[in-house]
Amino acid sequence: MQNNPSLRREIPEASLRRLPIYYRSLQGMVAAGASRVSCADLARVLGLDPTQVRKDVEMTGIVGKPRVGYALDELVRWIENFLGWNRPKDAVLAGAGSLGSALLGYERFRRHGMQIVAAFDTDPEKIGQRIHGREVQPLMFLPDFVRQHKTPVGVIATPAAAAQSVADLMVSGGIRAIWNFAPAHIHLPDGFILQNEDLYHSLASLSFKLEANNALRR
Amino acid sequence: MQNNPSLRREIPEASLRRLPIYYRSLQGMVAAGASRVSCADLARVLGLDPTQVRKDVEMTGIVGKPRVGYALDELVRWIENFLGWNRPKDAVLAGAGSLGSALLGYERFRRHGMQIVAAFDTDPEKIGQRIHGREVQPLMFLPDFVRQHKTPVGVIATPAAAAQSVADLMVSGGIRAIWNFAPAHIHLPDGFILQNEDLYHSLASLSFKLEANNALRR
DNA sequence: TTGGAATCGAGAAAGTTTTCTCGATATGCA
DNA sequence: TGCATATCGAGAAAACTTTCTCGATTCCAA
Ligand SMILES: NC(=O)c1ccc[n+]([C@@H]2O[C@H](COP(=O)([O-])OP(=O)(O)OC[C@H]3O[C@@H](n4cnc5c(N)ncnc54)[C@H](O)[C@@H]3O)[C@@H](O)[C@H]2O)c1
Ligand SMILES: NC(=O)c1ccc[n+]([C@@H]2O[C@H](COP(=O)([O-])OP(=O)(O)OC[C@H]3O[C@@H](n4cnc5c(N)ncnc54)[C@H](O)[C@@H]3O)[C@@H](O)[C@H]2O)c1
Repeated sequence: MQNNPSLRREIPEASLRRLPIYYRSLQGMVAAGASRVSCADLARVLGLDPTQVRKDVEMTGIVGKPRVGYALDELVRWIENFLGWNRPKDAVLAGAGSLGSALLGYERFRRHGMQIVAAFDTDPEKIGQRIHGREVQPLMFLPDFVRQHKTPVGVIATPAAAAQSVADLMVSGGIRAIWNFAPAHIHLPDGFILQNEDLYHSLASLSFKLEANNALRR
Repeated sequence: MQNNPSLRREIPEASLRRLPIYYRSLQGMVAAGASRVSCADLARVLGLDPTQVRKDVEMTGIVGKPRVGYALDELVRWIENFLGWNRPKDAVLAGAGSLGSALLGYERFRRHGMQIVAAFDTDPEKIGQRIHGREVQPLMFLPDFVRQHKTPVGVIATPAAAAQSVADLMVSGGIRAIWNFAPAHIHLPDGFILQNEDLYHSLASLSFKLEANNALRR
């Protein structure tokens, strides 16, 4: 089994977003003691279309056996490797507020490709505090830290108004990808990776569907 | 101007998810003192395709004027109304841990269609504590609370292992929509609305792109 | 008043994703 | 051993989304 990262080609964003769901289900199956799994099994458990699951799994390049499916542990490791989740990247956090603290305390990120190694803030009250084992540092130290440690990822959990300037600071230090939790539109130079975590998307979807649902009930 | 919710038909999920982005930009323009806006303006600011913006805006049913665009304040209110963001729905929270506390403290939800009115937990240490002005109640009180207040939304911020049972409890009380932050696959009966907030999607996307990017640089 | 430019609105085209269909293959059972 | 069946893999079809194109409308400036 070799899963060569450089062979990875185009994969639909939609497939990429479903892989973690499969991964989680598969881990549950491992815990339950199973040793093999087919795409049909996965589809059944998750209520998805079996063909879609197969197409997604095929994307990762793993080959299965007809009539059998895949070796469960191999598939799990294959997906980990495909996503890079077995090679955690360092990240710095900007904004050690309530959301930032929750993120700092969330150990599981490490098993999913990322570990927050340092936290930065502008608030003198925050600076010097230890949050989940990491001391909050002044924001102005961020670029040097990133440069010295070659940190690839920056997490933004500051107020929206500060998001763009914090992003610029991260870029100046050599960050390559930004995970943004602030409800702000951030512009990055070409070639940088931006992942917005926008709760308002969900809120819009929830609210809209709830009202549509209301309308039906009348 | 009438924006009749019952007239709302099919709207692509993708469009629905972009509306909050437009909404946020539009608010920025209001703050900057503008009074009219065209789809082309929005597209320019956000780096999107103008036709896509127009299609999305059209979805909401608002009609604009050629050569002029839309009255900015009207468009903002139109989107609010379309999404139901001007009619906040009550929500209960299960799991008052670090993420749950952050959510409880996040006042802005109210301006986006949702307010968390009560929090529930199973931990005796947590129960009775006040978090951001709301007293944490025993989880077993949740169904009665939901029934009495006709609360439409439940937010799950418990560990993944508890997510399904908490969801069942919410459904038993009459919840109609669930916003799930736990990394768990939840099954709800037909007709119920489920919105998963899955950070692992982002993590997968970030991690994968970062590695692809690495490969390029070599 | 008239011509030019910007924009909306709508239909067509292109591209993408999902679903369908079918042949090949491995397994288990008679 | 041979047959029925579950599954993979791959290509085709269908559905959906995004992008293109163009006519109609309105505004602005000459
Ligand atoms: N709390 C939530 O549940 C939640 C949910 C969704 C989105 N968000 C978003 O996440 C962000 C943080 O939310 P929060 O609730 O943690 O807010 P918060 O006020 O608790 O924390 C913000 C932190 O950022 C720090 N900060 C301010 N300016 C900064 C700068 N220029 N550089 C570095 N740090 C700076 C502040 O000192 C503070 O510690 C906000 O943009 C918010 O909209 C929060
Ligand atoms: N902290 C983060 O940044 C983060 C990020 C993404 C996802 N999550 C997910 O959100 C959930 C909560 O995370 P957290 O960091 O706040 O964890 P946490 O341990 O701080 O909080 C969990 C809370 O849920 C309570 N709880 C346990 N079982 C319960 C039950 N059956 N009913 C009601 N409450 C119950 C616990 O007492 C605790 O207060 C987890 O599923 C986690 O995976 C957290």
